[in-house]
Amino acid sequence: MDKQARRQRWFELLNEIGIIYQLASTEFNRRLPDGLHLSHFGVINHLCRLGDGRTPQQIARAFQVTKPTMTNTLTKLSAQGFVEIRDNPADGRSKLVYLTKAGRKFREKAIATLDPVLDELDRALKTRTANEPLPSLRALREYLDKRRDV
Amino acid sequence: MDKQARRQRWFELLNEIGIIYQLASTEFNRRLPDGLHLSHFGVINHLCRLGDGRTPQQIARAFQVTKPTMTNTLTKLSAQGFVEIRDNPADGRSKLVYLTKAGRKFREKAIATLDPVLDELDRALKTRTANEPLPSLRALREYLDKRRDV
DNA sequence: TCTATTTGATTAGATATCTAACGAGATAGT
DNA sequence: ACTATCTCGTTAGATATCTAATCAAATAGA
Repeated sequence: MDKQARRQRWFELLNEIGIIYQLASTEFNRRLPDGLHLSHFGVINHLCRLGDGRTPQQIARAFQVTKPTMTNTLTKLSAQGFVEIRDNPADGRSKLVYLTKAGRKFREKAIATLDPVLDELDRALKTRTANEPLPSLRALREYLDKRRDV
Repeated sequence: MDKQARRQRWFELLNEIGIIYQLASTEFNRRLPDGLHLSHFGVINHLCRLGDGRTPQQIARAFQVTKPTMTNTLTKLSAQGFVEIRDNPADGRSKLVYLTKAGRKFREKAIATLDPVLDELDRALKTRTANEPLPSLRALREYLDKRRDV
């Protein structure tokens, strides 16, 4: 395979990824309760799985979005009563984000609406379809992640 | 593997895809000339590879975005002189989108700035990383695509 | 033929995201 | 101890996207 063909392969890979992202996120957004977006679920899910009490900056970095974007997302989540934003006792500039009971309940509900889609995928496609790409995609993600810090 | 574990796998797959999309599109957007977005490049590239003279609706469907979104994108591209939007002689409601010379030139330039990233990926990661996931991702994309029309 | 429905593009208004710039607090160098 | 620089969150303004509604043209049914 020559240089041009290899470029073509990588482009195709990223292209497929873009299309799948577009289709899947549209579907997920449609299923989330009114006014709530995948980005909101993402933050709640993140805090629930990895533990809350993190700073907005840390969360922004985890999702690779800018600080103002995370300010916006957290403001919405706070207005909905899904998170509580407290001052960081260790640093006067900073805040700490905590999940509320309502926030955890929202996550459970959201997952309950997403599970049917995952089950459907599992019924429609071979399990191999889920397993096979994972190692490569992880490697790619890790590389892009590291690369960004440079 | 039980039901819950399989769900977990599918979720993880979509999660990796989301993160990679986020990282890659940010990188691509940064490299595109001022004021131009991946969505703009996408449309130009689409018209160049598959032929121009398509309707806005057709293009919108190809990218799975809404009609107003495509109206917006095409208006920007037209203002930049990258496409020409003519009336559709076969249907008075419709338009046809054509590439201009400047549009094709923009595509070449954009590709020239993206190629180094693809080359870098190819150097940093094994070729298998690009090839291995493709068949599964294509299957997944095709399924989601078909599913949407329902 | 005439009317009702469907379809293509647009407009209007909302929201999520971005970059640039700011103010307050932390940190480092002298 | 003081000042300069850096870091954190936010504000301001721009843009890309979405949904809902509108208008015009095409199509189907009586």
